[in-house]
Parts: sequence; structure tokens; C-alpha cells
Amino acid sequence: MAKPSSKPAAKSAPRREPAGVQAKPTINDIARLSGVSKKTVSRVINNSPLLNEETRERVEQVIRETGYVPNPQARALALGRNFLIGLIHDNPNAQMILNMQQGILEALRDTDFELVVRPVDRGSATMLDDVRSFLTRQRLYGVVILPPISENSQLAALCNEIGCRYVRMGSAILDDADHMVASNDRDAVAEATRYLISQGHTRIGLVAGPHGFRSARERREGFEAALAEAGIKLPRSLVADGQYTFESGISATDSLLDLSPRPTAIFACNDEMAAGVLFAARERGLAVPDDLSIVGFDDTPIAARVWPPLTTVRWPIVAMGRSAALKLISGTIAHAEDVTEPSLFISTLIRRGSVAPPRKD
Amino acid sequence: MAKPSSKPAAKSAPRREPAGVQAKPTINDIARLSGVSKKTVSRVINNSPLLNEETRERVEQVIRETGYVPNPQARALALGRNFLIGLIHDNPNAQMILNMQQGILEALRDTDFELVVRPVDRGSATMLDDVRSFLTRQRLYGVVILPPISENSQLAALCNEIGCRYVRMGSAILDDADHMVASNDRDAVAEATRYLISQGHTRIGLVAGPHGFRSARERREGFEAALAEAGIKLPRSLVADGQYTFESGISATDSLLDLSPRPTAIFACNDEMAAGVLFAARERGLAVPDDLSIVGFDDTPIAARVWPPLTTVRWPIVAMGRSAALKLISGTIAHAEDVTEPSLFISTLIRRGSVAPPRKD
DNA sequence: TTGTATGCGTTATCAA
DNA sequence: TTGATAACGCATACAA
Repeated sequence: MAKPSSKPAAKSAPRREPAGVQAKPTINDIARLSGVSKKTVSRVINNSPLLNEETRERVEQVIRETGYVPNPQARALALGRNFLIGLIHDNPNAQMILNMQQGILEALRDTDFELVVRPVDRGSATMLDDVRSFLTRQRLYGVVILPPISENSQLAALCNEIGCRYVRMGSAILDDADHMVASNDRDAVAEATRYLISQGHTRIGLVAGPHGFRSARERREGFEAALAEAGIKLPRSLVADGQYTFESGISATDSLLDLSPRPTAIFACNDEMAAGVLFAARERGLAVPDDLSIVGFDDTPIAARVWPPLTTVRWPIVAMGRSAALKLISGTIAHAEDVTEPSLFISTLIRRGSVAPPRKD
Repeated sequence: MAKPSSKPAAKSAPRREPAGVQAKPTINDIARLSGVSKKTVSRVINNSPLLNEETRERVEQVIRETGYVPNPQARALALGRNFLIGLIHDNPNAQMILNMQQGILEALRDTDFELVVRPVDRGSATMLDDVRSFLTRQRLYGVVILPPISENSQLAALCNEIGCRYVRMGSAILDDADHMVASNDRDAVAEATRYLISQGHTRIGLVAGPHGFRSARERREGFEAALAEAGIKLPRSLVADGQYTFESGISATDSLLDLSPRPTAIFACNDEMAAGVLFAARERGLAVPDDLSIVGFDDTPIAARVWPPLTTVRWPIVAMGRSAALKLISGTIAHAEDVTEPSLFISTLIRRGSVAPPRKD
């Protein structure tokens, strides 16, 4: 005999496990215990259609009894891809990212997928290379890309090139249905603006979002459309630039409130800036909503926590996150063939105390 | 010859890569190109000390030229553990989780580690089993556990049993230095309370945190200690229970402000509740800070965005996240032997507009 | 419908 | 200090 062959078929390589940890069963154990080959067990695991029902049940029985779970690392190596969903973002809005995570995780619950988080720097020259190396090295199953970086179509092209599934999230439909979940920002802002108009406001200021953000454009256009529709002129002076930050909301408001006559209402393109508008109004001793009505966008927690609470636009971000993840993994779910995840999500106006008719003077 | 051996040493298995993707070089390619064995390349990758300097440099040269990166999936399989850091939390505070993520990701930048997020349900009966299967299946390198679930010592015991590195985060030192990053909540609250006392307040209400939260206990005890120190009695009626939520802050305040005489200041055990205190005061038409001074805890964004901005306690959460991650991976970093990450982090009082001396009546 | 042989890319063992 | 060879656990091609 060439080889020692001391242990004929023991197959009990103990490995250096910490004390108290029993070695987890592998596919080999299941195969042996149920008297079939590894391949058959593999077929059971992967829901292969060509399998004798009886065999399947026997194997599944053993799997249940042993508590066997396939090793994700081994699967990843053999398949050439991981069971990981990536979340790529460069967004300063903590609440949005976290809500998105929540939605994605809801969809991933009870699946084999895990969520890995990847913030990127939009400004960096190496951003695309960073993402490329991240995707190719980790061989993610798919990624969800959050705005504003989701508006970068080079990123989507990169995913296609690499062969990584992706779903973009944004304020307009920038991609086909399989790769996009979008909110209808333009319509939602138009509705909010119409509401201000219906309250009697005609001098309405806009705190716009930063240049280069698609959401900023959509929201601004919705605002302008509603005014035009009502025959209200929008002088350039009533539009102030913002950066989606609280501080930029304050300074934008300062310039708007310096106007004479000053606006009786301000629409801010997100809640952070709307909070800044409110803050700036208070600093000047203005009463909200009597001296100034305010509407925001996002319905982040801050909108309901300031005084008075802000009228704002709520978009179903958790549902969008869930849908984005489902789009990614739908191929792996048995009963998902017939269900089509929506791509366009409807926002709604939340009316709170920050809007009232303008004061008669 | 038994085997066909059609391709002697080509080793160019094309695999089904998407068009345009060149196959990534493997350890075999590097070994061949640099004329050494796989094992030697492996030694280079893993910084093995027993290696000829000359050999090392030659291999490293080839690695640079080819842009080779080790396949994480293969390493995971061979090593029996992944290059993933988990973040386990059950916390309702979005900003804290996100700041923590930021800190961890800063530490993980330029390493081979990725961050996977895992929310758990503290109330669930299967929580421990869920975490166990998560940890054993994914074979995480280590986990960071956030409060309040980090206070559950069964979780730490589970990590030890499984052999998974962990670092807990909390409001008191619950574990040894290698497994803990803590803030000094008690001292910080005592300081904040002393500040209120120094402004002339003696009737100070407390909106406490929920029972069972260590942070709630620490903060309450710090509050009580500062009062006792100053010889101020704390009637039971001046303590209202809260749940760390905005709404609970409102209702707790309602009960406190119904007292007669009512408190001239309120310390809320977190900013969410402090925002609720402010909101409730406004609802009653009270002026803050003239009629009522308010102090919060956390320095979340909302603290600076309400009017008046809230005096609060800031704890260095991003730094704590970074430190927690560094504690986990310090074994893998070359120069980290001598640097010891701190375990106790100091919070600071941030003075804003919500505190003033009590009105003389 | 099932099994055999082989590959995935890395690390570990042990001998040279 | 290095290298040949065997794991690691699962999936696929192809044969039975």
C-alpha cells in the first residue's frame, strides 16, 4: 500500500475549532447520511427540477435533522459570485440611507443574501476605479445605487461591463424597469405648489437644490410648472440656490426675506433646507405660518419635530428599497416569476402646521 | 499516458465572463510569471516572515505589474473565515447607526474588509439563534455590537463560544478593553446638570430613558449625582419616564409641566426626547429658554436644527466606531502592535441657545 | 433521474 | 527558505 490509509472513511478532520463548537455538517455529510451523491444534495439545495420527489424529500429530511446549511464561501468560490448585495451611496442624508437599508434588508430577510455597505466619494477622480475594484473583487451578486451618484450613467455602464446586476434609485426614470426604482418628484412638487397656491399664495420663493442633481432639477421644474399653470410669474429673484444642507437653507432664506415685498411662502427642495428656512424665519422673529408658509420635501424625521411641524412631501423610501432589492434577487426566488416589482413610486403631500393663507395687509 | 494532456500548460480556462471582462489573474499566474510556487506567492501576500527578501520583491513586482488581487472568496474558503465585519444593532436612532457605520468604514478603508449590516429584533425569542446562524454561516471575521443590544451579555458569550471576535459599544464599561468601546455617559450628564445648576436652576425635571437600557441608568444616575452633590432634593414627581422617542418626550413633558410650581429646566436623556420637550413647551406657548431651559443628549442633527438650538451632550461616535473596528482588525495590520485603541471616550457639553437662567418671579 | 470526475483560488502540511 | 500536494465545500460537464 502506497498511502498509509489509517482512517478508511472517517472523514472527521477536526480542524482548529474553538472549544465547544461542533463541526458544521457539509454537503458530504448530508450525502452520506441520505445515501446519495453530493451532486444530488446539490440539486436539492438549488431546487433543481429534475429530481425524484422521493429522493428530494429524503435528503431534505436529513438536512432538517442535521441543521445543515450550505457554506456561502464555498458556493461563492464555485459559482464565481458572492451572495452579497451592495449598497453604493454618496448621500449626506442619513435618514434616507438608513430607510433604504431597512427596505433592502426586509427584502433580504430569510434569503441567503447579506447587505454590504459602500459609501463612495462622488468628487474623487478614482471613484469609478474604486467601485470597479470593489465589484470585481467581491463579485457581488448585485448592487443598489442611491442618488445622487445613481444619476451617473458611467456607473451603470460599469456594472453592465462587469456583469454585475444593479438597480438605480432616483427622482426620474433614468433606466429601464429592471434597473430602476424612481419617485415622481416633479409631480409631487407640482402638487405641493398647487396647494400653496390654493391657500392664496402668489409670491412663493424657491430654495433650489444643487446644480447637477437630477432631483433638484425635477423638483424645480415641478415647482415652475405649477406656477406657470396658475399663470403666476416667477421672477428670478424668488429662486435661491441651496445645497440640500441646513445651513444653505438658512442663507438662501436670508436672501429671499431681504426682498421687498418678501415672499409669503417658501418651498424648499428638501426638509433639511426647509428646517433652515424655518430657523432663519425665527431668527428674524417672523411667525410661521402666519408671516411665512413653508413646505419641504422628504418627510424626514426632522419635519415632524420642529415647531410648527413642516408640511412636506413623503416618498415611500422603504418600499422603494425593498423593491430595488427584490428586483435584484427575483431570479433566485421561486415564486417571483410572475410578480413584477413596480418602478415608479408615488409620493404624497403631508399637510402639517407650517402652511396657512398669507396675512392680509 | 493515461490522461489526454491536450493542453500542456496553457491554463487559460476562459469561463463564461461577460464580454469585455478580461479574466483576472490568479495566484497561479503570479507563480508562473515570477517562477516560484503558489505557496511562495501566498507567503508574499500574507507577509510571511520566512521569505527571502529577493524573492519577495520579485513576486511583488509581478503582482504590481499584473494588478493581481487575491480572491476573497477563495481565501474565505481556505481560511474558514470571511473578510467581513458585521454590524449588529437594534437601535432606533438612525443617525447613531450611520455615524457608527462611517467610523467603522473609515477604519476599514484600504483594508480587505467589508462591512455587512445586520439589524436584529431585541424582542424576538429567536434573536440569539438568528445571530448564531448569521455568525456561523457567514463566518465573519468579527462584529461590532451597538447598544442597547450590546448590553446583552449572552450575545458576547455567544461570540466567545462561536469564536467570533467582537467589540461592544455602550454607555459603561461592560467588558474588557479588547471588547469594548464606551462613553462616559454618567460623568457627561453630571456635568450637564451642574451647568444647569450653575445657571440658577434648582427645580430641574428629568425625562428618563426606558427601563432596561444601561445608558438610561447611567444618565439618570449622573443626573441624580449632580443634584445630590449640590444638595438639591429630587422629588419623585420631577422624574418622568420616556422611551427615547420624540412622542414619549412630549408626553413626559406634559406631566412635568402640569406640576405646580413647574420645573424651570428639563434634562432629557436623549435629543429625540429633548426635541419633544421643546415641542410640548411650544404647544403650551412657553418661551424657551426663558420659561424653560432644555438640555438633551447625543448631539444628533436635530439638536442644532430646532429653534432655539439645543444644548446637549456630544459623544464622539464616529471615533468610537473607528476604534471599535480597529480593535477587531488590529491583528491583521502590520504596524498596529504597539498602538492601543482607547476604550473610554469622553463626551463634551455643547452649549446652545436652549439654556438660560430661570425667570425671576 | 443520478453519479463521477474535475475545477474554483487560496491556504496548510510536511518534506526537501 | 521553498515546493508538491492535499484540503476547503460546493457546482458543473458529462457520462451512466
